[in-house]
Amino acid sequence: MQFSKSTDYALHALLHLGNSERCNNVGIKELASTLGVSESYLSKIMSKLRQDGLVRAVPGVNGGYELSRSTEQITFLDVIQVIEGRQKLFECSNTDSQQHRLLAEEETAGRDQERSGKCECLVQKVMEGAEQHLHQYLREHTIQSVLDEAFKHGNHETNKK
Amino acid sequence: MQFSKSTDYALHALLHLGNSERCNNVGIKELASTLGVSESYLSKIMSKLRQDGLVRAVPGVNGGYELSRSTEQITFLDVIQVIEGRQKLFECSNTDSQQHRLLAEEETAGRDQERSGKCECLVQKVMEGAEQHLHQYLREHTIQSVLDEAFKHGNHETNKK
DNA sequence: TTATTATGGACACTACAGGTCTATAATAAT
DNA sequence: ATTATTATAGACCTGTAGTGTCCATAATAA
Repeated sequence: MQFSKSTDYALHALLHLGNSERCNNVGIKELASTLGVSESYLSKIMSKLRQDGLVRAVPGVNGGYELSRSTEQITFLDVIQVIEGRQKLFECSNTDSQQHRLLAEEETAGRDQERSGKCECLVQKVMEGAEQHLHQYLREHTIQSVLDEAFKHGNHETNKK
Repeated sequence: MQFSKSTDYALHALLHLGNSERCNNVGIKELASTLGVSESYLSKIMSKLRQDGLVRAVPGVNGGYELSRSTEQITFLDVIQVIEGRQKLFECSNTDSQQHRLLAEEETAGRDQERSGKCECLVQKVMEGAEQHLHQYLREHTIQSVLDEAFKHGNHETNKK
């Protein structure tokens, strides 16, 4: 259970864009060399970020990528969900087993049965709680918050050239 | 990014053991049929749980598995770490890239340099925070807490026979 | 001694992460 | 218009981890 390298690259790429001068898009060459990763692979990741609306891209001479929202509006959760997908952290298999008949909440068979169509396992319930906590934390951390932290510690090297 | 099926099976198996009569170990046959999974695969998982000290196993006639601690002392985190391993949720690659020289905390190069040998990236820092939060939540939920919840909802079917 | 049960190793299959390469499309500069 | 540049999409490859089966062996109780 680990986040993929792609998530790593995506986060660092967005940080680089966020740290760059506004209205000055940066190409895949610069991005790749800064992160220490191949252009071909990184461009795959950037495409994904574009498809989900986190960055804009313009081809052609002096083209490149730029953030499509402000750095405060791009959370860690956004980035992670784009790269890792939005499936649940945990899903029971064998939901028709004897275990699940025991552990599923009985009241869903009661009057508010139609509220949630599926009969939820208590294990699943705990894990969904975990996921919600995790998401909340990741929503509270943005590209900007990391940049703030970096500047606070005295790394004042912006990318102006 | 998902927990494996093995973790699913392990959690449900331990719940079954926890719900069973004390001092009465249950065999792989019963366990597997209750969970709706093959005996061969489940036994692999049970072995892992045994190696890490969560259950005891006795071979031979009327053998089987039993919890080696009380249900309050087995947390979700315990189970997950046995099955998924104990690697970090996130680890930066290319820690020698230009990005990391920018994002690593400068003060670690200061007087307390030897406190933590490695120069930590701020992205990594955020993700470790996330992991800590997740772990804390998972530590607060135990086999017993799920059983309590189940009984509260009126599933009073214990496994006495 | 025997039947039963867990254990460990070998093996197979599949999916996916990680990565490269090439052809194509879009854009700006000339 | 042409050309150089840059992003995009697709095909393709590789290794590894998850999921699972099967069999031989060891340990134990009856």
